[in-house]
Amino acid sequence: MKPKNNKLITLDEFKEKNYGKRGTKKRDELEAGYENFKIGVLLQEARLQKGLTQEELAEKVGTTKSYISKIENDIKEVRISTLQKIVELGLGGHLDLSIKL
Amino acid sequence: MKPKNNKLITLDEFKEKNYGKRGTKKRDELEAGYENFKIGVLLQEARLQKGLTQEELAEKVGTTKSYISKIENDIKEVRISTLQKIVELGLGGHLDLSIKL
DNA sequence: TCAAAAGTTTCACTTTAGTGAAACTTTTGT
DNA sequence: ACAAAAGTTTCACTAAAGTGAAACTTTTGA
Repeated sequence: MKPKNNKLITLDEFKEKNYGKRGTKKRDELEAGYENFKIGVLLQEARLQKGLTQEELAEKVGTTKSYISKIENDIKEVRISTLQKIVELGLGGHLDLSIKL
Repeated sequence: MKPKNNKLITLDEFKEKNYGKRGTKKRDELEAGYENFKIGVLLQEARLQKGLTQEELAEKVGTTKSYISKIENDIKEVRISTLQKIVELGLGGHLDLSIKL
């Protein structure tokens, strides 16, 4: 079957959903930590571009669909090696990482 | 004082030091996992460019010099948020991350 | 409308990054 | 040569990522 037509929520929608409205303490505290969300969206975009379901991707990487789901949606941290594994083994792509001073 | 004039070892030197000569089982098994090394080198280059000691960097980030040393040299994994913290708080730079399909 | 496929959530467990103090080694500058 | 600063290593602990099974919810396609 095809992947579900998941609408990618925006960063603002995500923040409000998870951290509350702007100006609240919780929201402000966590404002800086949205990088994980961006990674999740990035991964989801890439997966859909490839026309893969979470389960298909999971199998290629050697994990389960529940873990893929968590990465795409949750606030959880991802290790660089994990991200790399998903991108390379699962999506046949390449993860780029650089420091700009 | 100034940072030590650490010579950055090459990827090949690193691999041989940590995993043994090419062709051995251990070396082959871990061949793919050198991304951490590259990150360490990247960070060290950036730190030296800024003329900071490990201790100075550590203080800015809110950690200790022993941890900085580990990241620059060890095989250990680094979380993306940790890397980001070091780059932004410590080096005043920006961490770029992208997926190429 | 409704079964099957896709995606999410919960729970419980294992592994490992993150952490600091302290002892140690290496480099620097005089 | 040698003291002080820079960097490394070890040890031990804590918090959080990694993991899978299974129950659950949502979407798809006929």
